Amino acid sequence: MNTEIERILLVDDDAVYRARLARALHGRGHAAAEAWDMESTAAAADRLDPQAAVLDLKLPTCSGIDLLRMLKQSHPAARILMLTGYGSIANAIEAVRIGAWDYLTKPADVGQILAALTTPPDQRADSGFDATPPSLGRIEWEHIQRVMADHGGNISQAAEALGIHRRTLQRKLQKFPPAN
Amino acid sequence: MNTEIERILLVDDDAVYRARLARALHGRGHAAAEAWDMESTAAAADRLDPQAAVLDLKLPTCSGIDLLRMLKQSHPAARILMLTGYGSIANAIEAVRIGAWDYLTKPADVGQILAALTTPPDQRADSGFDATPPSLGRIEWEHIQRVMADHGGNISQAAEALGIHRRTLQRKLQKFPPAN
DNA sequence: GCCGCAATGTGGCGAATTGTCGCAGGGCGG
DNA sequence: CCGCCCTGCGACAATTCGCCACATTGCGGC
Repeated sequence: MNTEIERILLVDDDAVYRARLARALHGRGHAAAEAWDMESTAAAADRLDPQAAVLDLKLPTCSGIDLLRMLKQSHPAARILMLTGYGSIANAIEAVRIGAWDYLTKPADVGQILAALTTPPDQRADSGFDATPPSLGRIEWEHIQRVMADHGGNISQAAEALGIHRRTLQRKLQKFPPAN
Repeated sequence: MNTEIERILLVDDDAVYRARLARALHGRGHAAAEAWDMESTAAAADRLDPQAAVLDLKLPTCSGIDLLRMLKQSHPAARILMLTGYGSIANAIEAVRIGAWDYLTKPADVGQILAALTTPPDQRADSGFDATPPSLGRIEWEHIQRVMADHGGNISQAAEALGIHRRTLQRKLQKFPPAN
């Protein structure tokens, strides 16, 4: 039951990603507004009166945390979902403490985002805890994916950020996502 | 100012780690009680009436989340700090939502733990966001440390859990923590 | 169009890392 | 004393990595 979430506010500095999300949300019957900084977010929030928002934590001009505070004040009832490149636990905790609905790491697809927004977090909690220790290869793969996403898929930049040679990154990317 | 936290409850299944923490806390003028499961936690909490607690999330007989709920009910004012091997963001969020004070990943030293307990999280928040993408080597090293801690320092088991050869883990461990 | 620029795909090669086997030594319970 | 498990370490082949080089492609400016 898709509760009553219709109007969603998207805030991300990556116009491409934003637009892709917006299109996907439209396709699923949601109305989406886009924003990229403090001002446009405030304006869009006023206009749309959203029931939910998706905020990128790292924006060029301001912090997603600031936006979260602002939105929490102007639209206390809105479910605000935080998005970030490399999720750090400290960030996630701070966001939730301020009042974020939930917290996801990029790359997050529309399905994940909608699922996170529409179902109460405590129910969704698989309560699968520490359980399985991820393999080394898995950790590496996930981190590579995050950094890649964060650099817009630019291999050269990502390689430099990761501290490895571009050629090596290319070779790593050709391999498969490690099973576990 | 070390606020008014004096009596701290430690819950962890690893007796050695627990004892080490307890000693360190005593040395800093705190009173510590130890527990390792639901019953002993309830008993110790009754006896000590702690102002703070440190809970391991992964216990053999029960979940730290359950303990968190219990303690939150019996001692609502206590600051409860969650500890875990490989911190997953989902777990952290759930814990904080239930009422945990903060959330740290093992291996956490006494300094970190006390700092987390004595200073309000939102102040401590360096508001350092995504900022720097950790290097690949760094990620690997941190994950190795966690898995090692989780397996009680057993190289053979850790290597298997990590999906690498024991010999390789040995060699990796001889290297230094990557600069970044 | 043409040029420079940055990014990508690919090949090759020496250096470094990893997988694997083996062996010796150190606790520990029977 | 004897297995059993974990550990440290040597050796060697297989693999991977770092690095250079070159061709190609897309893009913006002249």
